[in-house]
Amino acid sequence: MEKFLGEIKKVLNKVGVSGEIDLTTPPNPEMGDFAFACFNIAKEWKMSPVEAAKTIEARIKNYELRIIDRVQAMGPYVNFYLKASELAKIVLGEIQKKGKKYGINNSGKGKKVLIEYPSNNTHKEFHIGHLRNVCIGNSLVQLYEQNGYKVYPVNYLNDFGNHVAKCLWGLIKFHKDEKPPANKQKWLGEIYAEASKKLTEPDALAIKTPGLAEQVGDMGKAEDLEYTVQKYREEVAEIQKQIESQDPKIWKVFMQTRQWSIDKFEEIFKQLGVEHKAVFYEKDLKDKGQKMVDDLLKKGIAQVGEGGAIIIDLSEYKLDIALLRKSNGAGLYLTSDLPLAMEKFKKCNADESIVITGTEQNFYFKQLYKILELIGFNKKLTHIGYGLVNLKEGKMSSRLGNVILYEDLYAEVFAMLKAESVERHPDWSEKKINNNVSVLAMAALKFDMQKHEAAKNITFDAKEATSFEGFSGLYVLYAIARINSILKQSKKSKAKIDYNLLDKPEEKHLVLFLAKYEEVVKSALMNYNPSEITRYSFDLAQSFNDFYNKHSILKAETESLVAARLQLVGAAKNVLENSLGLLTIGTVEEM
RNA sequence: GCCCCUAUAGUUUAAUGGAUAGAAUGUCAGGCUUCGAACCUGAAGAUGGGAGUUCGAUUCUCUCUGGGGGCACCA
Repeated sequence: MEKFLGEIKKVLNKVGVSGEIDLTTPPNPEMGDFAFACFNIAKEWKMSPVEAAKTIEARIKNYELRIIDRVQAMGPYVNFYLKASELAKIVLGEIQKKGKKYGINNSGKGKKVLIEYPSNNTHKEFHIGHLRNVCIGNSLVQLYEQNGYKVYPVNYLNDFGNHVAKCLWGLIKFHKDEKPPANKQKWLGEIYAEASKKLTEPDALAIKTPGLAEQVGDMGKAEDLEYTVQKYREEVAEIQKQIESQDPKIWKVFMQTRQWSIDKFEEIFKQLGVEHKAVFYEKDLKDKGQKMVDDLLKKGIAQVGEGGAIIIDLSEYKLDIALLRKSNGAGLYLTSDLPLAMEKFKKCNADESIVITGTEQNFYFKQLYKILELIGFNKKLTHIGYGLVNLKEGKMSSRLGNVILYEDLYAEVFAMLKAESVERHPDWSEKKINNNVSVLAMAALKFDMQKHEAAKNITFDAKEATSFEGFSGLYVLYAIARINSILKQSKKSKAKIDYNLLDKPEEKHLVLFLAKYEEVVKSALMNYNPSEITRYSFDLAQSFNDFYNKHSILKAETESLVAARLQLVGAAKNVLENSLGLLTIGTVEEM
């Protein structure tokens, strides 16, 4: 693609256009492949944009042009039409030569980057919001890695916070004698949700429980309720203290439940294709963090605030006040995040550290990075916030009991696709169906999670995510399966490819699209936005389907045309697979 | 109350300040004796209100309205 743009820019330079040249794509292919807008040059030349366009057109006619078929002024634009044969020859040749490496570059050679994700909590559920985090993280890892960076994917498990104390409190108080079910991690998540509910404000409780609604009006009863919540909270605080001091009363059950969570997460990560180079645990960082807080206090960067809590005043940077330590001495997220930043670089020496979390933590990360800056930590730190996964009914909330767990969604999608597959392929073995469907289900989910810009909230619609028509991973996989089928039925031809034969509009459009891939990869990396790849792979599949429906490949008029078209669809398959590869989506031979 | 993000067809969404605002889905009308119909073709359908900057604004600025998030003992 750069080759063509460079060629056009060179020509424009020759006819007197200097400086930065921006080329755009005309709104429709009949108007050319690339366009140069003449508004700025017109000002420079002191004529109207229409006149400038005409002048450029007239001047270009004097030059010999290699890849440009013709040039035409249209209003204030100069439109360039590329030679379809030259285009096809260069693009398809390059794809054939580079194969799996087509589209990527070496921009990251020698550079190292840490990517931390999904940094979830033990003792909690793994829901589809976490799934989105993993999908975005996976794709960023691929984007960096394939472009030559040395990548260290790492995880930070929050196994030591207040949520653990809540969960263990719920476990001990209400489920002590129960036998854990098979899915222990999910069970802990449920207990955590239940415990959170019991610890909420009394009026919130009353709204949830109709029977209590009347009691709120009764002052005496409401006070009782408040007393209970107060008592519950004290018990949780006590448990948290026990955990932090490694009290043998709680340590065994803490370590055991923690391990249940970790085991399950690892199972999920394996299924999703996540490979962490290192995992950090809050448990191991808390003490270091507390020492850092002491140090900050000594240096006068931090201060003692209300009730004896340790704070740091960032209001001169418009970042309010950050809390480093609770008044009862217990740590918070921030307490452990300070040493985490350093430990990460100690373990994996990198030039940049990227952390992926929900956008609700944007402000928190600004505070964290400012504090690290104040203590002289000068590594490049980047926070990528991804939008919430909401449901059609509203926000996911464990308290309201409308959280969609990743495992449940996967099972549902798998079952649906399996039913469809069995119907389509009655001759396939159970094993073949299962293998195939597991790839399809993963493709559908990963694609769906990356359809929209990472920073934007998405509304998850189970019906749409499981319909698999249109803008979906299965659409792309289906295009690939079609190409596979064609390639399988084709005969090997030794004829030299005649690129002049690929002159139909759909063919040229497809080739142009294939050429665009390099730009898309670059842009997705620059914007930390895998959804650009997702959209591209769909558009490319669509471009192929359009061509496929209008022109026959195996039954084309001549043998050399068959060969040329096979080359074209082979290239399309190659690029489709490459783009899905960046999204860590696998493909199937047939479906 | 203060701060940040956001507003595009019925719905989910795309568009470095540039040409006729691009898709998907849903609706309606069509297409398999033809390389795989999980596909394709066609139709109707959108920039929240107001002001400003500009030759030109979905894009930049201000304002109003609506939505989301954050703001010291949550993570």
